[in-house]
Amino acid sequence: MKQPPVPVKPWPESDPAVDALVTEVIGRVADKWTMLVLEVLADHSELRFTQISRLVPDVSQKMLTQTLRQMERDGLVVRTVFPVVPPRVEYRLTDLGLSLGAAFCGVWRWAEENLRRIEAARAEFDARQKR
Amino acid sequence: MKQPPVPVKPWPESDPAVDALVTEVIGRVADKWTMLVLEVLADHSELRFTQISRLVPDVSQKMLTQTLRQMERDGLVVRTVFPVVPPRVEYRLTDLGLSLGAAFCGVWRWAEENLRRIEAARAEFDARQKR
DNA sequence: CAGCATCCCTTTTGATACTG
DNA sequence: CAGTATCAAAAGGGATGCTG
Repeated sequence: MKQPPVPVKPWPESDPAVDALVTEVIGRVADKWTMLVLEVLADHSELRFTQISRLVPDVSQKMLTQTLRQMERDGLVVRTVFPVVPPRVEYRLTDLGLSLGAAFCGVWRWAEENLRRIEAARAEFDARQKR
Repeated sequence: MKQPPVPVKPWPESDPAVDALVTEVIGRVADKWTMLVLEVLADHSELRFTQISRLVPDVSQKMLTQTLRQMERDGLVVRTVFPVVPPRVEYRLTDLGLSLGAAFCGVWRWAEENLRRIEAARAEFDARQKR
């Protein structure tokens, strides 16, 4: 049984150049803060800076700024500055960002569904290490 | 239009304790090397240490070891040591790991499909920064 | 409010050498 | 082969002060 029952990768990508690019993109997008920011923006449609910082636990303003800039650069997010005082800046997902959110949907569901299994696996692993 | 056309998060999780755990799990799993190792293991069913290091570009042996240990601890991977010399160690996904691979499938497809869009967005962003 | 800049410390990562 | 150990470099992250 060489092949898993469900194909986990849609098509076996063989072009090394494309593969390298995909790897690079995955490396960028598969980031803790990126995913968490993506999640809250996917849920709320548009948010201000401080709202995001409240919704994403433990993110520093430095990392949040950095993450949002990166996402903006990658075309995942649009940043709208309202010329008012005090300043008002809103973030919302682009279509591209929305599609990434949809792609990550399965991962969030997986995480929720398998919390217990993971905790159990860790406990067992740690117990085995002690012996 | 508050809600995006496609629900990106399956159900609006409100329990703060569960949410924190999900966040923690996402933070662990949404890791560059974890995703890349997951991908090659999903493709090959079982692999030896050096095979993985060849298939995952630019991973150091230290990071690979660390990632594999983490994945083993989380119950995503089984590590089989054959008591021969030279040593032979094989890695394969568990059912849990396989299900995570299936969940990530959409992300890989997304990355492949949107390479160009991301590159274009970056180019445009960088050009705008210069002005 | 939404940041950028700076300083400073901690964590992560990478390169190298060594071992059962 | 499949690691572990070690050290140096880089990235991450907090705190504070300052702007438009």
